[in-house]
Amino acid sequence: MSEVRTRFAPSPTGRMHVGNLRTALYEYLIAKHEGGTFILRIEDTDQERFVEGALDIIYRTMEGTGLIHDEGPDKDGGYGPYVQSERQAKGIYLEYAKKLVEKGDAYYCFCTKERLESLKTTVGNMNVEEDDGAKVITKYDKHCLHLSKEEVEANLAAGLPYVIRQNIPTEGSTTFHDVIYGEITVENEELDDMILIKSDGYPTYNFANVVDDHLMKITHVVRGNEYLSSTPKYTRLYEAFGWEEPVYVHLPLITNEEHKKLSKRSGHSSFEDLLEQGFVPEAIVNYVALLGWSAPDNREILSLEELIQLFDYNNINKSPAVFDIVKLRWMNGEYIKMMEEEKFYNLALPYIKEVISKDLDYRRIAALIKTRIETLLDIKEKIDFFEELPDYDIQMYVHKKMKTSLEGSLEVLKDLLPVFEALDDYSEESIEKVLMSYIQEKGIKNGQALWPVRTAVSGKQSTPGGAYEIMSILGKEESLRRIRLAIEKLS
RNA sequence: GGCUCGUUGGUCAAGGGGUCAAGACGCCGCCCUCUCACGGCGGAAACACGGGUUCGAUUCCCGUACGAGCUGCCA
Repeated sequence: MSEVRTRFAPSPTGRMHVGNLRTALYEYLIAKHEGGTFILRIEDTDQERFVEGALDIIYRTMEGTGLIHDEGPDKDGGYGPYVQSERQAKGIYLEYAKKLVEKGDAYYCFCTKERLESLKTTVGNMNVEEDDGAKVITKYDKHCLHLSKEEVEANLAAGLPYVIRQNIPTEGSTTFHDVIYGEITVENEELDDMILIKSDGYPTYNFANVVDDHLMKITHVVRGNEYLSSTPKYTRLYEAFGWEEPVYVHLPLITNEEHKKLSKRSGHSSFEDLLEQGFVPEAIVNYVALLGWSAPDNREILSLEELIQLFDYNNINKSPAVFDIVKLRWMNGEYIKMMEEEKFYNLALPYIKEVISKDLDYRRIAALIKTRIETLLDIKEKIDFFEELPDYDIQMYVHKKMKTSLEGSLEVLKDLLPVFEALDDYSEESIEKVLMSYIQEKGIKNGQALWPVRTAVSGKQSTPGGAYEIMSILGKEESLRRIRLAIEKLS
């Protein structure tokens, strides 16, 4: 069996859509599972959609996710160039299109936009305003197929703009095989004579894809399910060239909560969106891997290495998957919990500094929140009380389960104030010792003392860490200030 | 409209002629506990519908419904 070669072929048009990311992931996994080669190819044949800086986004995303390519624009593996505009400049696509023209499987077309427009027919109910009503359908009528060789030559010599179209038979049918969806047959009559070479000389995606995949010896073509219906055209192209078709792996769509194709509107449709929302790359990759595939042993938290080992494209699901941000949040939380202290500290630091300007022990704060957040953006609201004591309601001191009351709380704080004033060692252990001996002495429940103290120093119903941790981080001066303030409020 | 694909709890998702139809997220409850988390235990919750085939269909076949994708000189 020959070496497995897969390629990820994004267009540099902006952020990396999670659908594309999953495609890249699966391509990577398929190659790596077999010890094959993973290639990055840039499909920039649409000059109008090209976005400045998009190429950088692609490189950054690949690196950030760990999907490292073996060949690409920056890593020549002998099949370059890996950028389609560069390949176009070398005349590769036109050369192959001409081969097809010679064989009669493609032809020059000089039809104007106006003529094409006149071909459009409207189907359905014109009175229906919504989009499910009138639909414009166009099927090219092969008008230019019937131009004589001389007419074509004359038009070309005259410099008339032209495209090259695929010549699809009007009869018969075309069948291809997909690993996931099985055998699919389409009547040729349904297939349009798609454009291979555009009037600006660039190839269309469809054509460039077939040519490059063949030239780069791609063995497995992995792509979104939205290409399923155009695949028969590819098959005809391969057939016309006499090339062997790759293995097709069409992936189920990733949708939003409304079961529609995930779009920018959702707010979390791209890898970069997710990073901005405080997700970590490992979690994103892991989650996305599970959209359409599951491990045989049912495990869900899987590293890239484990994915490589376990991934089998034969187990990919057919049905579309909803992108569930809630589950991603959970998984992200799992990754944060697993993370080494130092790594998490470095990730969290910028978020901590965003809310805390005081000179506090950021490391201890980071340690406190590590098990309590799902995304890095959760940090802010968890720790804001360190910076500034919120203006809280004294009813917070009344807690049924803790058996605390306003009076009781006041008493506890009044008792404890001089003790804390006298205390110099504000380590957690020291504070704990002081509090526990007070509790013992008074013969009350832990909560009856700890709840008021924690409330006094935090001003919040819930906090990461308890009274000891918070006081210790806050330090003597600030802790005392907050306790005195509490006494004032309660008196 | 036409073509193509899909349909197991709210979501992801195993299973694939005979199962009490896994597991995960979320939700609810309990335990742990100075709060919140973490962790532990438990619970509610699904085979779209109608016909076949069969001793027996969630599983196979055909329809229907619903959903989605495509129908660009976009990819």
